[in-house]
Amino acid sequence: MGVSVVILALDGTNRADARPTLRIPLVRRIRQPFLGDWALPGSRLRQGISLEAAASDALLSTTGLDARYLEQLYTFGDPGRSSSGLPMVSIAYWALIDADEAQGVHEARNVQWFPLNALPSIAFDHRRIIDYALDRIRTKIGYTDIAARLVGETFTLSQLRRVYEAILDRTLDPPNFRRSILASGMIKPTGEVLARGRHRPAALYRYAAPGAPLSSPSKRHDGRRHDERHA
Amino acid sequence: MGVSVVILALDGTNRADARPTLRIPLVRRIRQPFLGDWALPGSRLRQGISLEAAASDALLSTTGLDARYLEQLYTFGDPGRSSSGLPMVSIAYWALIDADEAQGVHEARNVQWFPLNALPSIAFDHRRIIDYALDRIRTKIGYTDIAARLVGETFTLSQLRRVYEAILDRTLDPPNFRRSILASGMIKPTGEVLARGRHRPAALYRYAAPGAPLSSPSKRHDGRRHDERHA
DNA sequence: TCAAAAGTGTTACGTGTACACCCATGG
DNA sequence: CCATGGGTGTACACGTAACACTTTTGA
Repeated sequence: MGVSVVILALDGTNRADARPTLRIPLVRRIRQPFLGDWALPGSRLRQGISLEAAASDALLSTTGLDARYLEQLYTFGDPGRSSSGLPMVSIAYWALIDADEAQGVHEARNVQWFPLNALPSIAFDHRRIIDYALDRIRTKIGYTDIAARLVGETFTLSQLRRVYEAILDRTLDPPNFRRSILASGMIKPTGEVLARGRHRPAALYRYAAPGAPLSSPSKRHDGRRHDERHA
Repeated sequence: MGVSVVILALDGTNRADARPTLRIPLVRRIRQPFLGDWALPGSRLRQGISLEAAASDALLSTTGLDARYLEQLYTFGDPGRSSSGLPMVSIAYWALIDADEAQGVHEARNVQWFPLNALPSIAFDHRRIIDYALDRIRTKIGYTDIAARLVGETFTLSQLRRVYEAILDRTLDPPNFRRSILASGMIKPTGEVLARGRHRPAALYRYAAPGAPLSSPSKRHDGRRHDERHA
């Protein structure tokens, strides 16, 4: 009866010139089953602690950081094993953190970081959970402002684009990215610019309403009126 | 530590002339908290029973039926209340059944059926769970063959369309529905027709591969070749 | 012959994507 | 003056929705 957390760490959001990368911390199993394999960080449930708080605990003790985003994924039950007459239940969360926050990266005991394209032998069915988490964030970044948690107060469009590119693991067309993100209404220009090299300075933006609105329902409705005159 | 189930019952799939309706069974609370309100059917977790089996149990004892479709939704934890030193955890599932299977509708103790547009006062946060389940099925019917579980072995396109309309709660354009469902490759014609009134008989279809494939990657690719002459 | 559902064809429009091109800057 | 990323314009493929139209039946 506990929680497991897929911790997706975006590394390199401070260095504004290159694409950040996604990495993930895993814990080496020190007992059977799956001894020696790598498992998701987790924590036991305790009285008075919410599920989400338990996930945050696991995150904090593994990385020393707080989540920029935390969301429940799925619950796994194993009817066989038990320690209390009940099935063994594990609730999986996924979290997004900004790895640049950590300086001395808090290399906890038995914890090691892996890039997503070079994962080791994974214990239990945790590999499926990781893939599920990746699906989720990649879908969700398309229609939410998760990325807001990973950029600074203000940012250029290429900084933001590189965050998207890291999460989606592919390059995005800068002109098209600009248009689609601006059309979503999620961000608005600050009016200031940022000079960062021997080229034209980039306009700075900020998220319109941090954590919420994407586009108002009325706006969305307007966007769908392409008939009415046919009547 | 138990499961709750949002049971979505499609009623009227046999009567081929009218649109079926979605209804939902709820259980009246006979103790505090929320005494007198209506809650989702549920069941306790027991040793040796999987989460999904527990959900099936709740479904069977409430409706007397087996699920045509069953899927986990979300897990809720309440850090306060407890009976075992652990937080109280409830795993929500949603199920789809064919209400027409039940003749003497098994009116179990304290169970009552409600149409979705006239729900009573709901206990706990079960209202949110119901809405979440509705979102899920409406999204999922767009890219899976859930509907296959709700029509007979063979069916006409208008029978299938009415199932979609009931779940989506809106009318669909028959010509467009025909094209999109056929293009998906999920169903194929049987070659037979069904005469059902003073109008042209409808062709009968069946699901291509019950429960699985939507459309093979190669097939889907073929289906998208309607250009090439522009080159 | 007529109402009604089955089924076909066509058009308008939005969206995603590729890519040509101009702009502004620092070296 | 030129390489570089910032930023604009545009064209096309494709999917979706609206709707006019033809077909086939039973009454």
